[in-house]
Amino acid sequence: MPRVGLSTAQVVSTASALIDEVGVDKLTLARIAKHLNVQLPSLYKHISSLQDLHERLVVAAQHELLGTMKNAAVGRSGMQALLALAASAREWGVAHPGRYSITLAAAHTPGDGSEEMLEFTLRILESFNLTGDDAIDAARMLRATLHGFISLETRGGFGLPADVDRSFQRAMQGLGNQFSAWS
Amino acid sequence: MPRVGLSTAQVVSTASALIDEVGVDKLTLARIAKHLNVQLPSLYKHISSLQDLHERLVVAAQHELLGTMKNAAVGRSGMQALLALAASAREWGVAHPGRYSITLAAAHTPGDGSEEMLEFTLRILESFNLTGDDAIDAARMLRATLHGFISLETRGGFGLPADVDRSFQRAMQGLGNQFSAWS
DNA sequence: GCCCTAATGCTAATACTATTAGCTTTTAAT
DNA sequence: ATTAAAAGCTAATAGTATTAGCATTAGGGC
Repeated sequence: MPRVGLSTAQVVSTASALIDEVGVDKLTLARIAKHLNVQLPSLYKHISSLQDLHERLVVAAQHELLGTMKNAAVGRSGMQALLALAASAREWGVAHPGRYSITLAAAHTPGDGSEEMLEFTLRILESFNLTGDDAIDAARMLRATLHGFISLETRGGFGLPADVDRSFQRAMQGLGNQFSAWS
Repeated sequence: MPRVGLSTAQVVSTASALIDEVGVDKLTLARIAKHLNVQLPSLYKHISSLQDLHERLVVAAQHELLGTMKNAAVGRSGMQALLALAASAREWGVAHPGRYSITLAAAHTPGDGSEEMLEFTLRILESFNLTGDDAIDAARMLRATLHGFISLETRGGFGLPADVDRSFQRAMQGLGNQFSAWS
């Protein structure tokens, strides 16, 4: 039996691809194993349990999303940064609905990207001259609006197909205007 | 064996309670059956499958949430209606995290509450003098912000406990202000 | 080049899950 | 009272995650 040379990273990677295809609730070890041409129990040499795999998926997805947003925001500030980061997050979420759906992990697992996300968001808001409690309020509103929009879109919550792009653009523009005038 | 007098409504009801306690992913037919003092296969006399039960749970949760919001908005308009509906939705979501988490169903199942939700939202926005495409954009932004906020809160997305009430109030107030000045 | 060790992938077994079939008993309507 | 439908049961099946134990392979030190 020729050894295939598996690794934890490979298992996480194919699992990530699978949840985008079949949905996170239909991710099964058998499916992953078949994709990797391996027997199911062999996966346990690289992950300790399904929950372990889930946690790894969450952390990976969070960092992918965060990296995408940071990339989009580099070299920009204020409204330009906000619009760029928002568009990139939405684009990534739509392209990877399964991965996106797990970016809000319940428990703070080790390696969690939520603190980094908060720092990043606050940094962006600094360019709106927002600090302290004002910045926290703004960060929460930004994250809520962005996450809510992407969630609704990827889960088919927008019944009418009426120009979702325009609705998104308008929402983010409005958000930025508010931040600019945040007394 | 004394018959216990089960019904579909009872099964859905206890399942609803259970997903708030243990989480929707840990809802199991065995758990429901034990709660109802019944053997597991007996449930199939009232539901046709686990997926069937899930669809019923979604519809029930959607209507509970919608009813709560409508109740809060009755007799109010404009900003007052918005703040009341938003607060009631958040309160219900925090009190019923499992139920809330399924209110965004992927497929439009029969009896779905999403159309009714859209009509309700548009009615509220009429009192902001918003109609047509403007109203659709506003409805999407309202739903996104509200859903995003409740999702983040119920899933522990707000690391800092710094006065979430105030952040919410401020977000909703800002939303209403935008709707009032929506050119 | 060889040997030992650790890691890799396997088969087999276990305890859970949902689901179906078939039976018995109860309920309710005629 | 009789009958027919429905309710709940036990038993069986296929699929799930997980563990134990075995064989083989790969790599490092001599």
